[in-house]
Amino acid sequence: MKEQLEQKIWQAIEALQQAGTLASFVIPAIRVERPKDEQFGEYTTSIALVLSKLAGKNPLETAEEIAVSIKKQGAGEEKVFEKVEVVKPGHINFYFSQKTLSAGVADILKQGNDFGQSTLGKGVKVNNEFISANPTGPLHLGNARGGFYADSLANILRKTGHEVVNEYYVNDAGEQVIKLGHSVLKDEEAVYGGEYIDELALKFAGAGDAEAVGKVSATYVLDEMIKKTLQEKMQIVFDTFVSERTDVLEAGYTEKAINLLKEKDLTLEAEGALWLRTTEFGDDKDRVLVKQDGTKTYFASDCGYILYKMERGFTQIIETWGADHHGYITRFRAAAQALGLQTTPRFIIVQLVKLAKNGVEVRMSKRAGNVVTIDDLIERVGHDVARFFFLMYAPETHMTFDLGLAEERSQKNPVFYVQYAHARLCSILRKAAEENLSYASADPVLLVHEKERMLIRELLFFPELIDTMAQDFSAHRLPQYAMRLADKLHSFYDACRVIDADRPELTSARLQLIQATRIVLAETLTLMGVAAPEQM
RNA sequence: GCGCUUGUAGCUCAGUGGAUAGAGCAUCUGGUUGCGGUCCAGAGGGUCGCAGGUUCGAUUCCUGCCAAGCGCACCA
Repeated sequence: MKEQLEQKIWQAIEALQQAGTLASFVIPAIRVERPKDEQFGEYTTSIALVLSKLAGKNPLETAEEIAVSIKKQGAGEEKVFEKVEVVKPGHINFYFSQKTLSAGVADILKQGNDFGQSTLGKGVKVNNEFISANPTGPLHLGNARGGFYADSLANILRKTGHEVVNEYYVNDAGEQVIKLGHSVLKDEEAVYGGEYIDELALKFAGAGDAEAVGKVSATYVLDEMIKKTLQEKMQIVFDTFVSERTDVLEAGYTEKAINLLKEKDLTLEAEGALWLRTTEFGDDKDRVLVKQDGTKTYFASDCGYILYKMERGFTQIIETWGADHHGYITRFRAAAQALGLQTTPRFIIVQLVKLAKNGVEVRMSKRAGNVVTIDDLIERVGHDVARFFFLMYAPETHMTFDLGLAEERSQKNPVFYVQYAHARLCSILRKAAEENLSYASADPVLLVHEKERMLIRELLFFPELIDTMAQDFSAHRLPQYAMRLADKLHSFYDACRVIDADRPELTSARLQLIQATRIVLAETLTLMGVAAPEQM
């Protein structure tokens, strides 16, 4: 609807130019937006202000001319907008017609859960790599934030027609596995500590040397700790776990990548090591692929891993990394470019998470009994709350997780506020069913109350929201939308009685609205990975 | 020292080259014992870190500075 409007405005300006009303100039990009304030209608554009200089006349006049031209265009056909209004400095505001609103409700009922789907990502094969924490210990809160965010993003991308592979890269080949072995053996080279190390020691301390112990421990950590947390606690489904050791190194990808880079003459030998000339791609120094002692670096593995991604035919690569790894981006990009990756990888850098309760930072310490792991946090606040909270904020903010609010089991907690709205919708529909009220053939044109209008227009913005999120990876808009939708619903509910025996036709129309709202709210929650309860 | 990220209401955070900068929590007021009141309506609260610049217009873009977080390995 937004694109169509932008198109219309463009045509209107062009028509004015042809008529000689406006000077001829190259028409700039037209941006239609949702106004800040509801009183300004459903859409607004400040194009007349932008044009005032090009057109050489005052913006208000230009706006008026554009508005008239648009109205002329729409003459005869069924009107999408009942009002096109020009205001103060030169804004043009558009208001949905009743027909648009009621047709929208009917459309939602017809499409059901498919409402909001698009073909934006048709033919795009996405490699969505996230978490990828080393198999040396349990997942922590930073992993939770990135994990939930990327998982929801995958849902959004799928809804917009992308083919998405959720991928976890397991660094099971490097030094850290041996360090884990030492830690389990509790010798002088131990680096990791904590309860889980004691648990591993009981099981594997007798498995051999540090390397052997490390190997079995890492396997156990991945299979029994990380994967269990992912599946049972976080409810994240990974399509594939790529092992650095078996899928990349042993499968020969690292070797292949190194050879390819040599062929391309992008490497150099110096100080007894083999380097990739990443400086050619914007890095401030070259990076080592093969060390003096002949072993390959982690960076070499990554080159192999990138090659492995390339061979699987992905046309878009998304990397969700913790902020503590952001320094590695330049190198990763350089490697991708050097290897000839067609698409530019997109990075979502997730800042670390702080915990606070009642405004006081909670220092994460196991001794104090504070939460540290994802398992702990989810046990404490529940899966839905954890997801909602981590999803609520843009990844680049240095967020503070509000434990006090998260633990609150009331309407103060936005998660319950939203879920309650869904339960309430279901409750009304249950009651309608009990009373054998059929609303299949109702006429949504009867929905003329101001609160109804506010609710419907919110529903109709859903498809645009989905596309926007898919384009700029802003999954954090999902919880915000859910809160706003719940808000509009409650407000409507308070003002309008749905089931009213004296007005059967209005009842039917409102039941349709209830059903439409339930569909959109449930879909929003589903995209977030949060439960949409029928009762609470 | 260099790099990345952040700085918006008391707190946690949205948002934007244009119309009076928004939400949740907290505070205060009013409504509502009703299709589930886990509700609704409203109020107060802001120099959008600071200083310049670009622009008809900057909280938004650019530069500098200040503050916070995180990085700066032939570790992974």
